[in-house]
Amino acid sequence: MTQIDAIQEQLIAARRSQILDAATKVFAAKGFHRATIKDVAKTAGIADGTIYNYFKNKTALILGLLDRLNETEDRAMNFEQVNKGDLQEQMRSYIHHRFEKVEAQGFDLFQVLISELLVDAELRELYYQQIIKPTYTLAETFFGQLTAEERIKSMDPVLATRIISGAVLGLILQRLLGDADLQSRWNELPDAITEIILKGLIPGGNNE
Amino acid sequence: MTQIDAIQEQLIAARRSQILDAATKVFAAKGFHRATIKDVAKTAGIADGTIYNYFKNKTALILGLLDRLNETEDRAMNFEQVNKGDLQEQMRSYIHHRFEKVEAQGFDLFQVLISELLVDAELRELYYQQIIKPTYTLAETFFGQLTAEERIKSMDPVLATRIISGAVLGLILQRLLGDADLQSRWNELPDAITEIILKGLIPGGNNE
Amino acid sequence: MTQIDAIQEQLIAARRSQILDAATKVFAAKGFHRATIKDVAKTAGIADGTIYNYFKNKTALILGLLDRLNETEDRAMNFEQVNKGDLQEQMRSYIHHRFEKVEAQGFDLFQVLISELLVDAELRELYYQQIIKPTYTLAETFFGQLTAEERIKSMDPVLATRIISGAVLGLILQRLLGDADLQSRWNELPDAITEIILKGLIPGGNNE
Amino acid sequence: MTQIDAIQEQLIAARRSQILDAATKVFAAKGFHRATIKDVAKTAGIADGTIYNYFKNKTALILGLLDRLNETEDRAMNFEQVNKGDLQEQMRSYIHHRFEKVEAQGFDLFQVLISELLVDAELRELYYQQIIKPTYTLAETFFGQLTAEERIKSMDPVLATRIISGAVLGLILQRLLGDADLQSRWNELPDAITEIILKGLIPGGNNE
DNA sequence: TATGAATGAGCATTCATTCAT
DNA sequence: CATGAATGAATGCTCATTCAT
Repeated sequence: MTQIDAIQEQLIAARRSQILDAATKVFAAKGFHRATIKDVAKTAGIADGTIYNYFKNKTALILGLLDRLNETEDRAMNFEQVNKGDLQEQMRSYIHHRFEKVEAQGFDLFQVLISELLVDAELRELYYQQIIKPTYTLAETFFGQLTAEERIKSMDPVLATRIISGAVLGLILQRLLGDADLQSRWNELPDAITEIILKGLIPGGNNE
Repeated sequence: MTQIDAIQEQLIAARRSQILDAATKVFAAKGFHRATIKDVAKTAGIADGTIYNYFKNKTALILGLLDRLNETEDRAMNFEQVNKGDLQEQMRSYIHHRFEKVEAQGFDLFQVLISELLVDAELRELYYQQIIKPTYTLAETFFGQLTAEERIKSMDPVLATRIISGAVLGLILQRLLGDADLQSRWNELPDAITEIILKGLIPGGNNE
Repeated sequence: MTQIDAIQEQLIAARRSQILDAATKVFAAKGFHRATIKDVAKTAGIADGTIYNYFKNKTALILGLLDRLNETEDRAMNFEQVNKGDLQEQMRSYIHHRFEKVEAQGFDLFQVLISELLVDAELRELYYQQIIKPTYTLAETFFGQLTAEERIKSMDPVLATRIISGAVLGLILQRLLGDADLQSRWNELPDAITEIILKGLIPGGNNE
Repeated sequence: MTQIDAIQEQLIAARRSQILDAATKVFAAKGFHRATIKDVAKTAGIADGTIYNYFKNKTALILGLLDRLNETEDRAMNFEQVNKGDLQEQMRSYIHHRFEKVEAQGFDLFQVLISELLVDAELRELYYQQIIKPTYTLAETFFGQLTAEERIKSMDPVLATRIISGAVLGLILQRLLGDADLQSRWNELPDAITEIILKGLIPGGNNE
């Protein structure tokens, strides 16, 4: 029984995943509202009705995407290791990590999610509580600690968090909005951002 | 004749504006696709059909919003005055300027536009050509010049432009996604960003 | 007063005529239902609303067309002169007369009217009472008389009337349905029909 | 597989037929444009949306009617047997055949089609190419042959075809326009037409 | 479970008609 | 009278959802 149940569960998970993959692709291409369930079903290679065996309704597909994002989100980021290693290396690794995360999930996913989040207050709240808030809290602690140890300038950790997250987010958004340069030179960005954030644009003291 | 025509034109412009205001409000609240023409009409205090006397179809409302944004967009930004005045002041003023622009247009507008841009390739292209590209070109020239004069560190102007625009954009996006702290402390941001961008987080040489 | 009234009436009649001309043109091109009042107004060179000063509603335009047809319809056709002249000449002249009538009114008009008559029972009834019935009655008398005088074969005048009218009507319809040959050789038809109707296709006795 | 596919196909054909039947009825009663999809659906006993599973749009219903007409149209008409049998018998049989065809299809169908053909140039062209032209070509050959063999008077086959087809068509049209006599005495017509066409109205030589 | 035909609520859009100017 | 902007009822069509097979 448990055997069979386990297999069952895996089958269900696989089917859900198959559907969500199709949904991501289709939603990114046409937008959530322009995309039809038929589109998703066709892309997933199944019948329309089958989707409703795995998701309550069309909106639940977006929630499903959010859930998947939530599952793979590792909040670890080893902020604990803050003391070890040098700051620049840590920051670079953090930014790298953020970028990789996004790339691993696929830009498509963010395109879909951000578009819908901007427009659906309920979803936005969910996203905020599940994804953004925990990340922020962690990051604020991190910056707070750095400030306390005077390893970075005295700065409000709340604002610092927003500004740094925002820098990453802003680049993603610009890329999603079609910037060709960002697409072709995406790999150069983590280092460039780290450099600016840590040392600023003004030449002088902070050079290595 | 010209008298009457002029008045006519003003009436038409006023009506269009009235409709676009309503559209912005409604689209921001429910999203472009969930919002109905009836919603917009009701909010504007007119009949459904009247909207079609001023806009070809629902999509044209979004284009109308884009046009309005385009009209009010001042690309001047006095990059020409780059030589005069001190760099920090200029950067602060630039960032301020960007923020004010957004606030003047209303966050609603960006919420609607970004959401739809992410999902409508055609609109995206239009936006890119009309708004983003000219802005980028100007900014790239600006940063190129600063670099040449060694007033800022040697940095690729293309990436610098994206990173700085991205920082602003990322904050707007986080605010649109519901961040309460950003809403309440919005005024502190221009200075904070300027500080980080110019001098970096690491304490030391770049202090005033 | 009477002077002015008379002028008024003429102006009104002229305007009505102008509108009906436009209506005929537009209805023939796009069909009654696909054509809009705006189309008609534009073609007539007036404003939409003006039409409603002369016609109660869109349907009244069709009735107006019918009325005009009715006014110009001369039922005379001098069936009374039946005795004088030779039969063949009379028949040829009758057919000619029918053809000319249609041409004078314009094929457009019939295109519009027939299309709408087929589909609007009320209009059909009106048309039948006002135009068809009187014509039939006259023709039936005519054929009855000819039969009584044994100038034509013994034949039911009701059927004879339908068959001969039908021959003309059928040709008009085929032409309206786009037959290029009928358009280019329209002038040959009256004689050809007369020949067949009077003498038949079989060679022999009825030759001149 | 083929089994199931065949059944599927039959179900689809049946549904299409059911819808077209309803459409014919409704269109004939109210006219194509005044009739709504809801009307057709209700008459067919199905939901509005179902119609769109079988026809692309409302216009496609008319095309569907045309197709059905085209399928059942037998162009055979045994013109080949022209040599055998006597002319009068053949002509009578031809006319009969035409009449039966129309009756089998139902007058409703022609009412709808003719009305819309008169007003839709595209449809008219389609109808001309698919139905009228082939029929004409055949008939012209037929009359050409008869003329060559001197079994009928020397006459242009193109005109002869139009006149004879027109006679039939004209009667149908008059009937559709509400002529009560034609409705009650429809059966007498084939013989009456044949008589006139072959022998003419003038008494004398061509009698049997 | 999977299917996909059927459903019908919902919406963008059109256009005849009205009426203030 | 002429105008044409405003109106809103009417309708074609879409598509999320259901359910019999």
